[in-house]
Amino acid sequence: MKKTGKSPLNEILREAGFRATPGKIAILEALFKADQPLTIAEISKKLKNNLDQTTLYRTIQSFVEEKIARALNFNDRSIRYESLIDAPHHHHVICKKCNYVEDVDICGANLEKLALVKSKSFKAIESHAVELFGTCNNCLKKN
Amino acid sequence: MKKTGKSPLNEILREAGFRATPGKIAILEALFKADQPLTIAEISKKLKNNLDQTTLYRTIQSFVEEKIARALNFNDRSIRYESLIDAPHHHHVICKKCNYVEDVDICGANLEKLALVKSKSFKAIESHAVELFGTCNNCLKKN
DNA sequence: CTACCTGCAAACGGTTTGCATTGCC
DNA sequence: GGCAATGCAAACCGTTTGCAGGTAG
Repeated sequence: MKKTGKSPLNEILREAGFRATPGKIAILEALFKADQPLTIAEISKKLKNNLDQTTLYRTIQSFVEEKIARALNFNDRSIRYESLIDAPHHHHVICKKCNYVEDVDICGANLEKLALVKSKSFKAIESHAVELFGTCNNCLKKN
Repeated sequence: MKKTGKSPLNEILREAGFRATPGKIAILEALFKADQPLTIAEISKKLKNNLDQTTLYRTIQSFVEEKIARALNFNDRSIRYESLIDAPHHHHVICKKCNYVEDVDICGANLEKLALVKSKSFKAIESHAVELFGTCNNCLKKN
């Protein structure tokens, strides 16, 4: 699924099989502009609660299905979503104190090969997720 | 039947500050014997639903707090728990079809160093999680 | 014009809380 | 005997479903 770096959001929506409604554009824009993955509640807040919760849930779900967004969770209960538009493969560093998330351009692909050697039950490994946990500089200062 | 490298389960419970009640022993045993991380529902089933759900939730939570178990989630909605007793550092390969989980003895620690170089907002990274996704040999056969 | 999208209300299900009772140490 | 642990019932809250009306293409 390739996206040019320049298609406006409504075009991206149509390519993904959606109608470019104000609601869908607003949600996609919120995800796209966000500097880190957002929860449903955070998206809702960014849209000033102008959008019905139901619509939000349904839209996000359809975005994930059509792979213009993806769901993430960092070992807490909340699910976060990030835009996949113009998003190269990357992983995340998460602050244990404040939950700040930074994208990092590192890749654990060689771990896939390593795991194939060690694994008894898998001869096919197709993808991987890596999350790193630490304390962000802001929180380090506060202590 | 697995054996702990040191104390029996009731001793481990007491060391962690708990009373060695039948319920707690049963839950810890279920986690310890399981060959893969379990959801609350799966634990409940293994205990033949003899244990109140409330107790189960509260107990698991206390286990996680006292670090004799840990919570995991593999990008779906369900949270899974695994025993930390005699558990060396490891990661997981998850089958995308059937959710089978295998532990793999690989480590992404060097990714932490790599991320420290690339990151703008972190000078401290303390831990990491790696999940690999593939198709298990059983599911490969079925196709 | 029609199929998709939206909003409202209600249902749903996993999880949590309050409280009285039980039982480990 | 004291305090943690348990079970039950009810509350809680994020999420989903059904349906009627609205809107993009």
